[in-house]
Amino acid sequence: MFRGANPVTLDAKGRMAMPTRFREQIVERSHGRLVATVDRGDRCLLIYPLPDWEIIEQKLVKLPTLNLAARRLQRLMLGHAAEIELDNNGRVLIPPTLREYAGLSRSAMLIGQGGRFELWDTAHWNERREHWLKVDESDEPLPPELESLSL
Amino acid sequence: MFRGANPVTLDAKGRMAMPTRFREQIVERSHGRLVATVDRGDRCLLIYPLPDWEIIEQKLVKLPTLNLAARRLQRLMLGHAAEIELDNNGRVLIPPTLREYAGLSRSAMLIGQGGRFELWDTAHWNERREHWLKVDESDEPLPPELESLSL
DNA sequence: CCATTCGTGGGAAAAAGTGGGAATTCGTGG
DNA sequence: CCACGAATTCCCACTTTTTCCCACGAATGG
Repeated sequence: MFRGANPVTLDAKGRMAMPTRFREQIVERSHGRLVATVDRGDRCLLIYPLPDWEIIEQKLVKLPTLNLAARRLQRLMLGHAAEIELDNNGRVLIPPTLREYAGLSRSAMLIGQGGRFELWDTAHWNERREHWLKVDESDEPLPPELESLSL
Repeated sequence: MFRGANPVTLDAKGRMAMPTRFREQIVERSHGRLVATVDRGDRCLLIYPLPDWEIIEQKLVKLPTLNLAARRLQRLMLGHAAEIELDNNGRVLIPPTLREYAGLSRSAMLIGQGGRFELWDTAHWNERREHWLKVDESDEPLPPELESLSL
């Protein structure tokens, strides 16, 4: 399980050092092979261990070809998926296309989200976080499936 | 499985270098033989390994001749299908007719979509992508086959 | 305070992308 | 049917990008 918000830096070549505490787990699960793609909705990247991504991929390719919403999802997620691999120094190279999409500059946030990571530009992450806090402060009623959660 | 968004360039002769990571897979699957045709709906090209295209072709020719929508599909897809082949440098030549259809200039995007590729003019691709992101933001109800997807 | 680990940058070797020229084939017209 | 011109295909070589590796400096923990 990946947890926590980790500040990371992308160097001039677009390489990101994976925090050490995750490395062993990643190597064990997928020999260091990961897949990065875009998040529909927010301008951030999703990073999965390869085996977990492959399950998602199977679901995606099976969607009906003539359905427009399905096609959009395929083009966004499959269409942007890139296999990335831990190098000898425990870094991964984020391809330029994805870096641009998420507006990644030097300073980024790697967010553990259970089975996957999210990668955000730091400024963008802070901005969005403030936004979520505001929304929740405003006492909007929660949808029923959340109302009953016990945290 | 083909995935990812790959920036490619068409040279003055209309040749496109297939990104190396796909070449081995393509040679293995179809000896480097591909088929390009037009996408109904979007101004982009679809590129299939020959064996996979042949299956689609079979389905197309079997469609009822008197059905207008079927007839349209046949004329668009079959009518524009062109066999293209990897040359010694791993490039394919995109025929002028297809280049025009998709508005392909020098800068293009090759999008992996599982069993096939899509080839877009870069500007057009970016424009359409922004559009899809907007549509998805607007919280339209998703069709039932997507509602339950857990990604 | 020292030793070890981790993060970061940069350089060299290899591979991939790109352009252009020559040869061959195809189509056209005499 | 032959000759000419145009277009296509094949091949070679250059340039750029990518990948791999090493080394330095900072941070961490004993």
